[in-house]
Amino acid sequence: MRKSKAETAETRQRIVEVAVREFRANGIQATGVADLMSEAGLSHGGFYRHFDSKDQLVAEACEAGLTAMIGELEEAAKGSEGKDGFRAIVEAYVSSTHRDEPEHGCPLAGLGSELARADEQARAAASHGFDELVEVLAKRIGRRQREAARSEAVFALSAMIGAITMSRIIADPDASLSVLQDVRRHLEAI
Amino acid sequence: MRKSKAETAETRQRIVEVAVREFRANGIQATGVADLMSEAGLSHGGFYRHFDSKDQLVAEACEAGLTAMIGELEEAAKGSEGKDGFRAIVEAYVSSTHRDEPEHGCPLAGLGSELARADEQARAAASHGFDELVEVLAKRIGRRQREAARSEAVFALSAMIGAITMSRIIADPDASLSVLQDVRRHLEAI
DNA sequence: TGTACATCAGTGAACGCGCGTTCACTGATGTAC
DNA sequence: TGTACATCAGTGAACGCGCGTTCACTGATGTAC
Repeated sequence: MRKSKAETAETRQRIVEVAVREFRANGIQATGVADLMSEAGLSHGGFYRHFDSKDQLVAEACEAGLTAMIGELEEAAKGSEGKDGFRAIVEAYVSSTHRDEPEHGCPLAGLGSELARADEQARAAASHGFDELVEVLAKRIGRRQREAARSEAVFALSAMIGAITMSRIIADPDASLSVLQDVRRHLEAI
Repeated sequence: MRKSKAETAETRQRIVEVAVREFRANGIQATGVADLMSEAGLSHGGFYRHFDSKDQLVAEACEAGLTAMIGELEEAAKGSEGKDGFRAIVEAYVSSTHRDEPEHGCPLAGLGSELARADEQARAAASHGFDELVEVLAKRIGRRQREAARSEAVFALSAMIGAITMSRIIADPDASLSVLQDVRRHLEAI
């Protein structure tokens, strides 16, 4: 049953893709290795041909999810310069669409408190992704000092992550939407 | 072995207290009913004399944790009027002490992404606590319009929750502290 | 106020279940000659 | 280029373990008379 190198690489990638989706949708702890493998069309035993542990996959999925997020936000800002790009990113991130589709959303918002207790590698991937997201925002904030722009971006991103997290906790549709609108309005006024 | 009504009430309260601490320290899913009971000095079988399910305890612990948080922030603001009270609360919340002691910290920051997937009661408790925290902040924001103050408080609290969550994920001490400082500075400039 | 009985807090074993991980095995792929 | 053998991706059963929950039981507390 040995597969070719190309097939092996495809399988590995498929497992990571499934993991990115399932972890964000249901949480890390609630998603079992067997769930992921069956979602990828495989039996669970083969998992350890590709990964040393579930923790390793968590770290890779975290990195992949953040890379995808960065791409989507860059895409949302495309065509808009400076401040307008910043606003476009805020509108894309702090949106009810993002809130309602955690499986395609930001891992920092979807897995935040679980990542705070994750192992070194997963936290390193999350930290690196955070830095890159800060940069994506900072370069669209018109500040003379680069550090001032980054600082403002850290503030904005913290509010964005907190807003999505809270909007998912709040069951009442009006109250949940209010949080998104309030945070969006204040960020766009920066 | 039946206990008196007073003892029964004390036991129940002790279980909730242990739960508030352990859930915030280790997460909801990672904390077992047996862990909690043994931490409270009991065997696990007796749990269901006090609660219908673990979910019910999660909701009660969430409520208790948020009530405690509100008390601590009011305490931090005591003696400071208006804006100064707001700043005192921000300094207490967005602090390395809060970051390093999740077991005594805000459930929204410590359990955010887990609460987003929790059941109706837990999310209702979290939502209510969020509202109260917003009010704690809003009444210290000098705005003519009550709604404008609340909106600003929602924004501030989102940033505070996001900041503590991220500062716990980031392992590098300097980078972690930077997030807290950046968010604190921008909130105090509001 | 005293007695008889019902209630129920807490114990500890057991339930069924799912978890992450390991393992013997299969057979197609990769490699060395 | 062809052949012989080593490698290893994937399977499916099994490992040990811990989970939330249930249950029969004990004996002190609460209650009804």
